[in-house]
Amino acid sequence: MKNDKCNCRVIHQERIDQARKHCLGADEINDMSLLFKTMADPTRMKILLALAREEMCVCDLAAFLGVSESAVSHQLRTLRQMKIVSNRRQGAILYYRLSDNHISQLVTIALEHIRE
Amino acid sequence: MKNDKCNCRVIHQERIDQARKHCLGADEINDMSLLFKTMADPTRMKILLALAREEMCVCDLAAFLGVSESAVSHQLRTLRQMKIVSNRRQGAILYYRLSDNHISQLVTIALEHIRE
DNA sequence: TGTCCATATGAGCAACTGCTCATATGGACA
DNA sequence: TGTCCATATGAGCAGTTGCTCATATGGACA
Repeated sequence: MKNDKCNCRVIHQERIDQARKHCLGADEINDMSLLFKTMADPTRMKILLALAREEMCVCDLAAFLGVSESAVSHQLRTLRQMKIVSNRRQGAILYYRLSDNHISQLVTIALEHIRE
Repeated sequence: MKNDKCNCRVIHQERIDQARKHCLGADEINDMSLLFKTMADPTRMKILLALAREEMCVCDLAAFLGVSESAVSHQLRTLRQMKIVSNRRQGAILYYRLSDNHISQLVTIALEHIRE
């Protein structure tokens, strides 16, 4: 039992076929990786934890995190692009919040995992 | 209302205080970021999707992914370190599986998020 | 005990990421 | 309409990551 991609002789070909048959498409896999990557930074994680409680503006977040407003703005753009946060304007100020509760769920489960 | 860390004058100090009060410790934030980072790679995501169905050995995974066994082994070590996968030995072969169902839950929710 | 083979590990390179600094944008209100 | 200020964006640098190639390890079975 030999596969062109694998130089190893002992293979469970039926498992490989099953995995191939049920695997998602490359686009969905890349999108999921990108979602996790976007959540995979301590600064962005702190932003998500803060926004999980209450909406905040860029400058609140900068003060909370102790980083520059520019850095926060860059991170918020990244989070916006992945539809992890959204914002609303009130006067001159933009208030950011989590887009939907999938994000809170992901954070909750991740927390359970690392605590066990 | 002015904060030493923020050069901006319009701040909701009470929101910053609330966020500070309820935020997790740096260790837990780093651990969660690390967990997400570990899941934030297409190759590792494919490994997780494959193992969600059935346990597989290194060489099955290499054949499935179309990458070298060395690359798979490196990725599996990373996944093992974050307790995302575990293995059992049977004869000469190591079978890998997902450590617990938190991982499947994370994948499921991420998939819902990107599909909506 | 010695050999084999599945798997693990180390070094090193190309590609990516997060920050800073400098500058641009664009609502809001005079 | 013109100015101000909150926010956004671009370029560029230091640190990190995923792969490959070469080599090490360590169960299992003769």
